[in-house]
Amino acid sequence: MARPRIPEVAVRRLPVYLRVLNEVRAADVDVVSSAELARRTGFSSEQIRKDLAYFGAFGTRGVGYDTGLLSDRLSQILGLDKGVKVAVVGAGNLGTALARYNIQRHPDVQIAAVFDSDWDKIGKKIEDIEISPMEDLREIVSERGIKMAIIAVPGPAARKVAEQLVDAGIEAILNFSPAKIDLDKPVFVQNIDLSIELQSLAYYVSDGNRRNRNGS
Amino acid sequence: MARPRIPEVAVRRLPVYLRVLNEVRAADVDVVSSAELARRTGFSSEQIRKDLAYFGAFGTRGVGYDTGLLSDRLSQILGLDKGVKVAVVGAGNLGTALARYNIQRHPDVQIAAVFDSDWDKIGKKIEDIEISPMEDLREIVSERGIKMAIIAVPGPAARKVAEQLVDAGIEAILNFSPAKIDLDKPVFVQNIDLSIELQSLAYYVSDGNRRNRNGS
DNA sequence: AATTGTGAAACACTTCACAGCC
DNA sequence: GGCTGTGAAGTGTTTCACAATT
Repeated sequence: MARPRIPEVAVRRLPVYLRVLNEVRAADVDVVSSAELARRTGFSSEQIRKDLAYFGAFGTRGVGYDTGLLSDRLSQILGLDKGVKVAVVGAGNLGTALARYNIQRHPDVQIAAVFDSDWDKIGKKIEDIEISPMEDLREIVSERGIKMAIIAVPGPAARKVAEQLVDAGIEAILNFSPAKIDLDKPVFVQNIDLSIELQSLAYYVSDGNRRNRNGS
Repeated sequence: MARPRIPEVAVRRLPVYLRVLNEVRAADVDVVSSAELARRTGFSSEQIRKDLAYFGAFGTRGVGYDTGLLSDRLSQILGLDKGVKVAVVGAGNLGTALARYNIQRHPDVQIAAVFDSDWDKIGKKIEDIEISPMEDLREIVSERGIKMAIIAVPGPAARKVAEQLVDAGIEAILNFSPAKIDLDKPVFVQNIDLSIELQSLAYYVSDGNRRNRNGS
């Protein structure tokens, strides 16, 4: 029982398992092996078994994993079973796209508020969510019990936004701004920097003389 | 000289160094130590030195790194010095946002084409780039010398799009669709799955009884 | 004196291989 | 017989610590 510390990489794979489990369940298959999950996720079966074992023994030896049971347990582990509310800060191109994108796809992670500092945008709607002013952030986050946030504002504004979010009770942030956010407050920050993704991708484009591609 | 194989994680840090170097350079500082880079990037100074050493000895002992020189070298290593062209496939919310986002920010990674399969969108413009039909993908990619692509289409369409891209000569893909893409062709794929990011983020939201947060 | 570049040690994560259980 | 759960081995990445260099 006394669990080992769980690698962040393992946590990041859980939603992938969850998605596949739900696909499998939708096909009325109620038991699945780690080998089958491996085939459908691209991860190795050992890794899947090890990841799941961090959280408990959910399988049956000789049989496999009950899809319904495992899917429910993973939802619980991730905290998705009760529904999670997210605030989006920044209603520019990216913030709007992220809000729309998620509203359409995931009822278990619900966009519960959108904020912007630009008064021209305030009061307008993204799907059916009204854009609120930053001044109301604390109140709305607290009132609606929002615990996660997406930062989609320009770099220079990001740090201040992060502070406001944490002060309002946000515990986990998905940061799309290029600014590194390290407050000495207890908040989990996951950074996704699109410029950096694109720039590092460029490394893998051959151009003849620049480099010797890894091993091959 | 005979270089060790370079970890992907190290490559992904290079653009961060590049950004900070350019900030430092903009402030007319022309030498910077690994300790200072560490302070400004959040990575450790040893890691920075090791990352840079994978590609050569760019520093001067007792002094530090010449900002201009190192910035130029990193641009070359990443292949950004000549400008890199990217195609965006999928002109929905996300594709449009990504195209706009990048056009505004990064002249060194240039959005050179946008594709969609919806004839209602074709011919319309995102900033000053016309949306082209999928049918023209191969020709345009080849003509304009585009080597990288962003996939921003729904999951089910992603695999076919990826195949078309690779056939057209694309060597590196940033995939925002939930589909895993593994063609047995020589292409580098970086996946960013926003649903998965949000769902795994939820794990780090405490809710009292669900779990014991890692070590602390 | 200061700071890089780098082997060696430590740590983290993945894969192997098989005992345990259905 | 088949498949999970898991210690042990292997691999990859980070940190340490210091010799080399200016």
